[in-house]
Amino acid sequence: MAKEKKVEQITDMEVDFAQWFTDICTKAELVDYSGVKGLFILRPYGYAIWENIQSELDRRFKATGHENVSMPLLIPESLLQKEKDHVKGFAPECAWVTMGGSEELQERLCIRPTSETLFCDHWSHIVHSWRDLPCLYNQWCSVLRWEKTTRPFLRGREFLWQEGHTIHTTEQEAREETLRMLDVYAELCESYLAMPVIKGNKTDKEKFAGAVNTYTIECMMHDHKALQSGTSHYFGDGFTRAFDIAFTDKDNTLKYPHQTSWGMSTRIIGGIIMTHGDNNGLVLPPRIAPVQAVVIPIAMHKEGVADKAQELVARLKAAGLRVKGDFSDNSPGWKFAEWEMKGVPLRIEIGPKDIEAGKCVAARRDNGEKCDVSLAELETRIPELLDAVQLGMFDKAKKNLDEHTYTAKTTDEVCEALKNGGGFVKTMWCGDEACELAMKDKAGVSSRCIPFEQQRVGEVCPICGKPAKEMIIWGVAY
RNA sequence: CGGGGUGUAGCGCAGAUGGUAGCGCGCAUGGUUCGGGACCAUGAGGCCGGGAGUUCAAGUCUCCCCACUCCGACCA
Repeated sequence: MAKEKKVEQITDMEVDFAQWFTDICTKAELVDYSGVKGLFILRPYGYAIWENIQSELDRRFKATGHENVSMPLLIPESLLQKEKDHVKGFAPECAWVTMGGSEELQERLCIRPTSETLFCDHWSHIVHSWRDLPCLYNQWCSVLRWEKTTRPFLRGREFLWQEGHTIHTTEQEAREETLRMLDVYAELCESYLAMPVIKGNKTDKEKFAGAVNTYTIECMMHDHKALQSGTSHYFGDGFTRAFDIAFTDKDNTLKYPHQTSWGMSTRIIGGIIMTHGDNNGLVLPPRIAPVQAVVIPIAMHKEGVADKAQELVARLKAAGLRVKGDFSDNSPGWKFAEWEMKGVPLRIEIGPKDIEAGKCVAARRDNGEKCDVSLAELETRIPELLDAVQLGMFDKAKKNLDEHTYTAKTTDEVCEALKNGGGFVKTMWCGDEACELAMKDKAGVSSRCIPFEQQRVGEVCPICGKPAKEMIIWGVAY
């Protein structure tokens, strides 16, 4: 009789969700702790997931006309000071370099928490004419923010990300860019990471320091909390004026370009874990899994088994899949549990009985289903199964999102809806920040976004009772 | 930065009233195994988070640090 729980090392998520998360991060060999709080080591398996996300995103950035650059690590304090809202937002969590060798620096240097100011300073040197625009830049780097409490992937002091920065001749063009890049994130999340998203606008309270508009994609985790999975900002010309990035337009007048920035970080890996993982470990969407299928020989010492398993690995590799064979001397059961913990989407078992029957056994990580696959059809059936896993994972996540999204007309209804297990609540909203704060007070939720897809779920703001402007989504956020 | 928890072998832990460290797993070697975390034998592995103090003697008692972790406030 099969045991219900196969991996002893991982705490059940029902028992302690945070511990479950941390267990997966370490037991699946994604991260290790370093000697400095909030600075994590991405181990090869964890980094490989990031590399796959990175290559998918990079491909899309380039397809939409962007170029990669590399900006300095350090920002002179005077540069950071130039845009007042921006400094106010980031100053509390900046780390500073004050010494060079044994000399104290005449101006202290901030280790970049984000690079808007660096890009703007650079553009002020190189942009003179409408012919120089747009500048469509992106950089892959890490940034540093001195967070108080830290967790692997979800909140590090240093984290890897990409930051796109663009400037355009007109507001319209910049606004289109902002939404275009939000769509890139949304498409990656849904099609590759199997994470359904809600696209929307952040309230003024929640928007990025210095931005005119902040757009977001919000995802729901297993514990029904929200994870902001990507953001895209429209800045207007606030920074470009502050940094004096003036250009001469076609009509020979001096103008300031309109700016955007957008980012996605390794936090998304935390999102993948908390969207798809289960009590046996990580579950990775096939499209970004470093190993899409693992071949496990059964009774490896028996004549021909190891060779046959090697042959399967070679055939699947030749078919373009990311495949690994586990020929270690661990027992098959050990290997099953190990690769489950690491979230490999498909396990392929091949033993003496299979070889005799001209087949192998494929087991899906997402739902545990096993099926026989004829060796003759290997190259067509395995990719089909991977597609099925990918879709199955999305549907499961979508179901979680739908089943824990409620609508409410009063604050009491909001509290009632969140009573067992939390989730997202849609209400109308007057647009007043005071009501946003009051909701946090009364129901313990913050605004996640004002969704692009609006519904009329009432007529008045549930807090103040005044006529409502729009629908907003509330939730507890990571 | 406020509150809680934890630091002893790689990991998980045990070490009464102080006497110079032990168990399980893992690791190494050899052998038997192999369709859901196999077993036997042998072996390696320790500045007991750090620093002061008390004492003939500190993993153990007293102070002070530090790190990790969880819950709040702030953020991707």
